[in-house]
Amino acid sequence: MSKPDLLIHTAFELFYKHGIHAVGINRILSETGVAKKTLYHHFSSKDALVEAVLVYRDQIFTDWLTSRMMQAGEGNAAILALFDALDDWFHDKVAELLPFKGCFFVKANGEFSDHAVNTICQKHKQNLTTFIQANVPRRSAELAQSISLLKEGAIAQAYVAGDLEAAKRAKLMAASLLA
Amino acid sequence: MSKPDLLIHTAFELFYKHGIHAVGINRILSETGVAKKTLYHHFSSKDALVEAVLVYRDQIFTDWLTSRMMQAGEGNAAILALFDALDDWFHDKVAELLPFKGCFFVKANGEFSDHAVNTICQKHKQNLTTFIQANVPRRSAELAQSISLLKEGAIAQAYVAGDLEAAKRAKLMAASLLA
DNA sequence: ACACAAGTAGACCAATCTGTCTATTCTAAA
DNA sequence: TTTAGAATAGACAGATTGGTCTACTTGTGT
Repeated sequence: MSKPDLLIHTAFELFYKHGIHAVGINRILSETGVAKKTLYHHFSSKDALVEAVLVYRDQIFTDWLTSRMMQAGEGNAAILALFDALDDWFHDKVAELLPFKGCFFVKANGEFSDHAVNTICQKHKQNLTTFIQANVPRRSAELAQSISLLKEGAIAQAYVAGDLEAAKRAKLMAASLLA
Repeated sequence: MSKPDLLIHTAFELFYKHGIHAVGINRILSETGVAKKTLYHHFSSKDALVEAVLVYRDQIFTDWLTSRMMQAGEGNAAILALFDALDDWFHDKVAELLPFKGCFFVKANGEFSDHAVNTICQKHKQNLTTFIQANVPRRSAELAQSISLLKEGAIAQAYVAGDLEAAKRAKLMAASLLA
């Protein structure tokens, strides 16, 4: 793995677990064994690394979720598959997403205000809602927002309250919404 | 206002807006005009202050939400009132909660792991779910979890995606759930 | 063989972090 | 009026922060 990739990968693990402000550059360096000069050769600042980590996670997560949805077909089947995918995630059955610790974008967004991070997080959510919209009856924007709401609710409920069955509940509500 | 209350109140404002790790003790001190010695006279550490802030917000928020619910009656009426209350919150019509910036407990929880903060946040959510359960048909725990999920989803969606009408959507889904 | 980019270790910097401490003043109750 | 607790300003300590820099060693493509 190239040094930049290694830094991004390790930084994500640490940020996801402990929070972004709680993890210093020196910790990322010592965990990776990479020299400080090398980090600043590839990233102009910690902020730049943070943004690269968000882009990295966005790609991994979006690719995983959309492929799980498309794999199940189109339309309602894809929407229902979304919640099956979440259920697998909550129960740590998705190796590529790492052990479930909530939504990285929600967490990252909460640590900043009026910052590039907020824009990236908002865009990530918007992209997913757009993808959902393409699979919803009448391509209704309203319906897509409601499905997104159920998705966010399931993630938050699973993480903060420890309700690992939240995705199953959300799926039932989604099904009744689509009917 | 007593010094401890002033510290807690100001710390909450700063933590809520910028995140907990992003706000240092010195900033809280300079914004309040309180001396450092005084802070450490009342709170043994920053962690102790953080916990006091969480307890403070828990009280404000829970009192507000439960009174809004009870004010509307009992049972289904109370549940529907919950979403009306959220709608007011999102649109900054509730002065005592300060300008809406998402759920403080979700944000705080995301900044720590294996920490007293996580326990407090989880307990806060549990207490609200218990209150919801008392107003749900058959006092069903399942149903209460689903309502909580809708509540969390609405807050996350309103904050991260900027969908200020999320509470209205959640209310519709809740109504169909209660029918 | 040569050149150039990518890597190394780690000293160093200024700023900031939490937390301690001294020395002094204010305030309210006994 | 005395006395104790709560408050003040701010110097100080030690650790850590993000970031720079020098001097040196790799590895790769031409």
